[in-house]
Amino acid sequence: MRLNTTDLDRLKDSLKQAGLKPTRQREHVLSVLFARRDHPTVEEVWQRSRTLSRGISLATVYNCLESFVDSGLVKQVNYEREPTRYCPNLRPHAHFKDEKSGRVYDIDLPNEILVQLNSILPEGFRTDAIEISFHGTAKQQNS
Amino acid sequence: MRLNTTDLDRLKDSLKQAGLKPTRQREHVLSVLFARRDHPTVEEVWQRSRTLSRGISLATVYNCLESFVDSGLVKQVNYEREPTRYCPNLRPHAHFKDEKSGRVYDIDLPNEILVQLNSILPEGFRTDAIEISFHGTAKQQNS
DNA sequence: TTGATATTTAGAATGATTCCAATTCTTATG
DNA sequence: CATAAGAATTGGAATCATTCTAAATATCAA
Repeated sequence: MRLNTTDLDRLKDSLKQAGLKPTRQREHVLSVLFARRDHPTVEEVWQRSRTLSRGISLATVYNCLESFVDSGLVKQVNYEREPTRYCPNLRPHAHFKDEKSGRVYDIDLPNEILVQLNSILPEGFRTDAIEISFHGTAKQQNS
Repeated sequence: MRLNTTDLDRLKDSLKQAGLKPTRQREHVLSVLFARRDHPTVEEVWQRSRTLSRGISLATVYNCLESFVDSGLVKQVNYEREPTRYCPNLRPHAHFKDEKSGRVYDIDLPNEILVQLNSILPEGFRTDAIEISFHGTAKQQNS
C-alpha cells in the first residue's frame, strides 16, 4: 500500500471529478478500495486503513464510503442484513455469493441480459438500476 | 381477516406440510401474509396480527416469519439494510422498488431469463437461488 | 392424562449504522 | 501568505432491527 505520485494524483483526480474534497483520509480509503478487487465490509476497510499515520476513525470510514457511493466511485453490496460491503468494480456485473465461504464474486453481465430484463417490465416502470445476485457454492478459490 | 373452516384447514395443511406445528400464532401470521399480495415488514405483520385474541408478541412474529422462510412458505426481501420484508408470492419473480413510494412490486420472471443467467456463470459455480431487483420509479399505483 | 419436546413471551443484549457537537482541515480571497 | 467560511473528521452516545435468554405455556404421541 505505497502510493507513488502518479497514483496519488489519479486518486485526487477521481475525488475532484466526483466533487469531493481530496482529504488525506479519502485518498487513503479510496486507495485501499482500489488496491484489491474484493468486497470488504466497513470494518475491513477500516482495518486496512489503519496504516494511515495518526490513524483514521471508524466514523470517517463510514463517511468516506458514503460519499464514494453517493458520487458513484464505488458500489454497495448487501446480502440480507449482513454488514454492507463495498465494491470497486464499476462495470455492469452481478454478484455471486458462495454460501460456504461467504465470499462474493463478480460476474460480468452481457448487455443483452440487461436489455432482456428491462423488456419484462410492465408499462410505466422506469429503471435506474438492476441488481442481480446469485447464491450458491463455488468450487474455485481464485478470481 | 375472518377465516372460514376451509381456509383454516388449508393453513394448517400448509404448516403441517412445512413440518411446522400448527399453533394459533403461526396460523394467524400466515393468514395475515396470505391475505395481501404485498411485502410487509415485521412491524407491519405484527400490526396486522394484533387482532389475534390475547395478542401476539413481536418475538413470536419474528419466530414465525423465520420458520416460514426456512421451510419455504414465504420469501424474504431485503433492500439495502432497511427492515426485512416478507413476500407470499412463491412463483419465480423479481422485485421492483419504486424509490418514490418505497413500494415493492412483483415482476414475473420468464424461465428463459433464469436459464440465460445461469449460463453466464463460470465453470464450477452452482446456483441455489437468483435474486433480481430493479430500482426505479413506477407510474402506476395498482398491482 | 402425561411427559417430552416445541413454542411463545417479555425484556435484555447485540451490533451495524447514524447522530452529535467539538475540533481540525481545505480552500478561496484578500 | 493570512484568514475566514464552509467542509470534513472525530470519539462517543444514540438508534433500531434483530437475536438471545430463560421461564411459562402449548402441542402431541403414547
